[in-house]
Amino acid sequence: MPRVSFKEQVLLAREQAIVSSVNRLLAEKGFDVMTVDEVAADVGIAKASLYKHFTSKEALAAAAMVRVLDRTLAFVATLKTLEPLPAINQLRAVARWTMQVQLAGEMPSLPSQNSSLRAALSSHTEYLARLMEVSDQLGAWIVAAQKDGHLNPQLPPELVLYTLFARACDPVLSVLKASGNYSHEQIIELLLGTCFDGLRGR
Amino acid sequence: MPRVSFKEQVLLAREQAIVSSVNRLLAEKGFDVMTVDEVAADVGIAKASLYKHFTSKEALAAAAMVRVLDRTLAFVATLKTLEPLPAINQLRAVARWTMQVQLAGEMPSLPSQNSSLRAALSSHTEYLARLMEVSDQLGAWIVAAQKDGHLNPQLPPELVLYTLFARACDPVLSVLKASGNYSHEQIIELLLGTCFDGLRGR
DNA sequence: GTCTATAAGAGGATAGAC
DNA sequence: GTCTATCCTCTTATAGAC
Repeated sequence: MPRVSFKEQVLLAREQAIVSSVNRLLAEKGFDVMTVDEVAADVGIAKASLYKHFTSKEALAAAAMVRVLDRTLAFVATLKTLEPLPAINQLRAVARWTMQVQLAGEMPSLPSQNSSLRAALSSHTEYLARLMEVSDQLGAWIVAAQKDGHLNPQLPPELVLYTLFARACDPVLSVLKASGNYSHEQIIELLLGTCFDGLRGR
Repeated sequence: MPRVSFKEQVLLAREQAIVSSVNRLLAEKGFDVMTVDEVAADVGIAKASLYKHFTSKEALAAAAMVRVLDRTLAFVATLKTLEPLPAINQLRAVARWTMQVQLAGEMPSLPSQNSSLRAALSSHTEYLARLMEVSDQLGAWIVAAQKDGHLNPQLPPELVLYTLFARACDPVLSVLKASGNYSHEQIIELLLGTCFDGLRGR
């Protein structure tokens, strides 16, 4: 176990602060509208210093995406250490958690259309590895839930997977939040209902 | 009925060509990535000429949004002239139509996050009027379908409305399209199923 | 109303001193 | 590694001739 010097700890802490700012700004405005100047101002350092830690704006965003995927994997891991629930409940728990993250303004949302970020991420090995890991974990639960009859077995598992991913950045959630007519918990229950009823079929 | 001169017709045709280009580019790359230079090049006129027709990039996008809402209203109107179907079928028909438009690459998608476009649209009366008109039409069908028991009557109608709006720009659709594993018709049937099963509840 | 040319400014990225 | 100052490209928007 290599010792981590004090200086390295300070550096890591700073990088975490940067990623936190990027994460929040990505959730708030999206990649295309977010500017590197804003990030620097939010962190409280000079823009040039940012570029000592991350080589480009895309690298900044990728770091935020990697961190949110790591958070997701950590949550999945804790779910598996608890007493084993039926797969459908595990999936519901993950979906609920992603919605909570989104309501907290901590879910960095990717541009669904073309953007320089898509290209950068598609060759970012750390990002891709985590994305595949999450997909594998959820994919196993999806197949199990279909076998249990809790999810419609006629649906392609990839459709279920993409649908769950999409719920993590569902614009319906932010619209309902903006309306001010519902508590966060009510919003989550409503969307969990429509989402999983739709995937269960009849 | 005022006569429309030949010159005016040419002008209108040109404006329609501009809106068509904007519409396609918005669907392809989104507002933030689309540039006015691209629009001008795509239409085949100088950028300065564009600004004689539309006063800003936001106005260009707003025109595209107005047109797609007009197309929607026209489709809704034809639905109402045909023999009256149950409200749930009318809603399904509208949802199916919006997905077809999206698959055809003709659905201009708004940035869900903050953007100069959101601000511009929120004070664009022509856009707002049409948006309200569409909401009213769909809202009536939603309430009727809930009364018929075809939609879960416990769901707030606005949730149903936003959910249908969101299906018109669902990223799941484009991901399934990109996978190449399904025909357009299969994709639409899959998503119509998960969407309306979810809204019907159990 | 169409064009060429250009203003005006934002934003990503870097130079170079400390 | 942090800063100030700057570069340079891209993008929105307009001036002015025809």
